[in-house]
Amino acid sequence: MERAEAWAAGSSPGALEPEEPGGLPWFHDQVVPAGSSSSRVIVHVDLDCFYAQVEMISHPELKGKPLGVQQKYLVVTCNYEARELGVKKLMNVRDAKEKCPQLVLVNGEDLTRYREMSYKVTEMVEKRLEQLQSDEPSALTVSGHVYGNQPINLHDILHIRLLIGSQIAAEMREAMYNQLGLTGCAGVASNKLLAKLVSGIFKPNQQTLLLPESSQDLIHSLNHIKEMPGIGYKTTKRLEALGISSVRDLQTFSSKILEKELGISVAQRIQKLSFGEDNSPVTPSGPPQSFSEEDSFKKCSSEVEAKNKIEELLASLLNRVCQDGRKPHTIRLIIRRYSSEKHCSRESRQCAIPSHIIQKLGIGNYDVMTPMVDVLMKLFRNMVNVKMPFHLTLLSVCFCNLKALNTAKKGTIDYYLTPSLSTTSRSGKHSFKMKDIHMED
DNA sequence: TGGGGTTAT
DNA sequence: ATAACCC
Repeated sequence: MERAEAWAAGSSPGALEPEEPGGLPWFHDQVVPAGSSSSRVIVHVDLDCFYAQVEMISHPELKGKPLGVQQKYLVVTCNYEARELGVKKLMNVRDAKEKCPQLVLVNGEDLTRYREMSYKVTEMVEKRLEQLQSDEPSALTVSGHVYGNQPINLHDILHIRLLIGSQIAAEMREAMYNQLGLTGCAGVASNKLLAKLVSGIFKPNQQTLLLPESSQDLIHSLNHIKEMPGIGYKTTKRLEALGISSVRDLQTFSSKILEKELGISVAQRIQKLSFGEDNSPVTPSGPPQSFSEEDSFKKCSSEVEAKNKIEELLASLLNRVCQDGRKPHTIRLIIRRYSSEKHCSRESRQCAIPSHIIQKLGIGNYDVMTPMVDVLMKLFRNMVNVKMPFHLTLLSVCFCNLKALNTAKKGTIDYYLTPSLSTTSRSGKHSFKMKDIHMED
């Protein structure tokens, strides 16, 4: 559910990339020079029930009590006191109250404060990372647990590097607690998959190091392929139809047939995952590529009703985009129609935002509302035949195709000097990157 | 199942 | 524009 996560990757010390222009600092992962065969040390940090932690920081009187965060009729996450009393993530409010009558619920539909805390975590991790370069060497002692209690071989350079990773993870968690009051788990391993899997071995607020020799034990400790990150709902169903349910089933299944069934890309990727192999890079997530606001409800069946809801969503979005500083060039409207089926999919329509509206975006926000709503209602009528009865259960507005602040025109010097407008100006130059913090749940 | 996000096709 | 993935 919700949590923030951070990845650090390194193979050799590298210089830090300067910040993005005009925004918060964002992390990037290390780019390994072509041809070098270096192994990686990945630190995966996983905050415990992030929303619930933020609520307990905002309302200290809630500490120690079983606390759930509610969105509509769901308890989307809860603190560990509540978990001990049987509350699960994404549990129905009714079921949760039944299991745990003392459960305290706070509404978590407005993500603003979670988002703010997430930004603080991002900034903190970045500062910590800069400082790391000048840190004193420390004793060669592992921090936290070692998966399977495997002994560390101090003559093995891979062990040593992972061990240092465990110290970095501990420092990160310490800093997060001291500066922001947040606790979390960490996993240290040689790739993202393994680091993520091992981070959950000792919970809450502990960390675990995985040595390469134990990686097969770790992946075979999964009871089902659906527990493998990267294998989601749909893929699990298709694999089950092929008789594949355990990690070993997937390892030993014919590659040829798997490729025919799932396509070469998915097949090869997930079969590698089943062996604990994952060469996917730590990707710079950078500032968000889109902003959206959504609301779900039992029923919306008139155009006026829809317009009111869209206006609300848009107003919040305009505030957020204004704070971000960049300007969206595309707007999208998403709906979910009522259906009795389980997996009701969404439909969307998008269009370019007219340039005269984009220009007004930074300054007066109310001039922008009316023309923007007009655009959105055109998209709405494109999807929904308003002359016929309809029943919607969700509306969402999304701003995307965000471009950096200025209005540089093609052919001008300014155009070529604006990083986001020219094509690949930044690739390959940075030597140290990190995935940013992102919110979940 | 909420209220978000990302990448691939 | 949709479909898959993540939480």
